[in-house]
Amino acid sequence: MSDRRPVVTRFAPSPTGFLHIGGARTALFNWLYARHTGGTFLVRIEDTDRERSTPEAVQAIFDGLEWLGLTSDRETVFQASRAPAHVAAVEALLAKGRAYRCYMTVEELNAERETSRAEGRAIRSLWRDREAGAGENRPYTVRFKGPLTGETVIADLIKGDVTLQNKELDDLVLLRSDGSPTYNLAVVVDDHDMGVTHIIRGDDHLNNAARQALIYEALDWERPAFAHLPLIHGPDGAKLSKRHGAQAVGEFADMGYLPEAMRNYLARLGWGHGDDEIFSDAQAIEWFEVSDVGASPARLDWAKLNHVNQHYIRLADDARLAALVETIHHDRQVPPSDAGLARMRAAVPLVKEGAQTLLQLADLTLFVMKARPLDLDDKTRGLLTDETKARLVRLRSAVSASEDWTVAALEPVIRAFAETEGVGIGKFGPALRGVLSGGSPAPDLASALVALGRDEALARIADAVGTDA
RNA sequence: GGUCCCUUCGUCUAUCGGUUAGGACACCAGAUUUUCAUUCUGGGAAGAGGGGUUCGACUCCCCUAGGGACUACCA
Repeated sequence: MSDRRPVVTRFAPSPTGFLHIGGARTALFNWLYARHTGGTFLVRIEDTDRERSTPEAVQAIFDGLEWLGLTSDRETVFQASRAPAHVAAVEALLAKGRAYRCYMTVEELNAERETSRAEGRAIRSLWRDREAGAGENRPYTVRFKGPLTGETVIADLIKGDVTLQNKELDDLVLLRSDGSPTYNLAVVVDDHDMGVTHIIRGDDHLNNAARQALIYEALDWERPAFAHLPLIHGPDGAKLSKRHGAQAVGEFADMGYLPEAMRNYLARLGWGHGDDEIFSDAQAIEWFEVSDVGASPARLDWAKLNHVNQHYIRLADDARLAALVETIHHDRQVPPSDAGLARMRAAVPLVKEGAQTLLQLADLTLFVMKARPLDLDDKTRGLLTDETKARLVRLRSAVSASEDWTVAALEPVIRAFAETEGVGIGKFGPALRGVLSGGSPAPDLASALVALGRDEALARIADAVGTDA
């Protein structure tokens, strides 16, 4: 590996499903490292398995990456399209005597698999040292001719030196009997051709790294640096799966998480910079070092994700939040109206501090979206005794007298009113809130009044107490 | 079965041989409070177990246990 070449990292998912949250973190770390070093971040779609790869999955991965803001610096490479380069590499290996044709049948292979496993050794092909006879025209695969002795050590940036005995490594198939290249060959050729200097990928490839290192060596290619990330587990420590709530980044988007919050949270999972918990992309880029990534698997913690998301919602631009919330209301089929939407936009800054997700922000703005006359909930109806109604009438005129319709102006008016009435705010506050919101969540009284706007607020009170303006 | 990886509060982590083992989230208690929330204050909470090395180990080594990955003509 060289420290001289400009850094090139890559995220190489196989398009057999959505973009997994673990994959998203892998992409993030690749991206952070590329940015940190002023290098290049690439994306490659590993679609050599034509059976399982789908265009929908490719699109889902692109969508996920785009949402996260982690897009390739150059055009995306599709592995399947590079088959000629893969085959050429195999021919070179064949010519060098570092690969051979294997005519074993599936039955023979299965038998060998069983005996080799029983004997505790790697699977071997009997064609390894046998020349194919002239009459041999049965289908064959091309296998890598790996060394039988010695060891291969991977200087992993995260795990440290990992040593594998060569005899444990089987002669992997390079070319299938239909002539198509396999993954382990394709990655090596592609990473080499794309100039990848740092392979940062999931833990599950750690064992493959040794096999791949051997191929680099056989081809006389410079080996890139390896860094194997531990996988993300569910809150219970088991492999992340459907029952943990979500796996796909699209689901996180649907649940109302902001991409910048996801980046911050994901970066913090397995990596840290001292006591810093909340940091900007610029800071993450400045601080990120692959070698600082932890070696042990981390669990997804919803509570912390929520906390981080809440922080970023507070920071987020109100217009952007309002647009996001508008689509949520739309998806929930909340009846839209220009006036309601306008109130919602105005309400966002007033209520956003209490929201951990955009879904919650939608909940918190629902009350302003309602149309008059409101359907009051049972609790509110119960509060509306004649006495309370009369008090609300007086309160209504008190607030309507306020010159400014702002939280700062209305707050003291409400307090003064309670004092004038000789009661605590608790005597009419809940009723007022109910009248204004119809029972939906609402912020403090002054904020609720402001969020609704003068006319709407006064009208809602009038509706409930049966008084005209 | 074999090979490889991992192991600090409930969770994410700091510590890079000498600390009262720090922070964040969560939790508990109290204060504020018109609901929920917010905010503020305080609190409990950890080095898997066992051996070494060392004047001294969370930190280095070994063993055990527990997790995980790989062991495909999948990626």
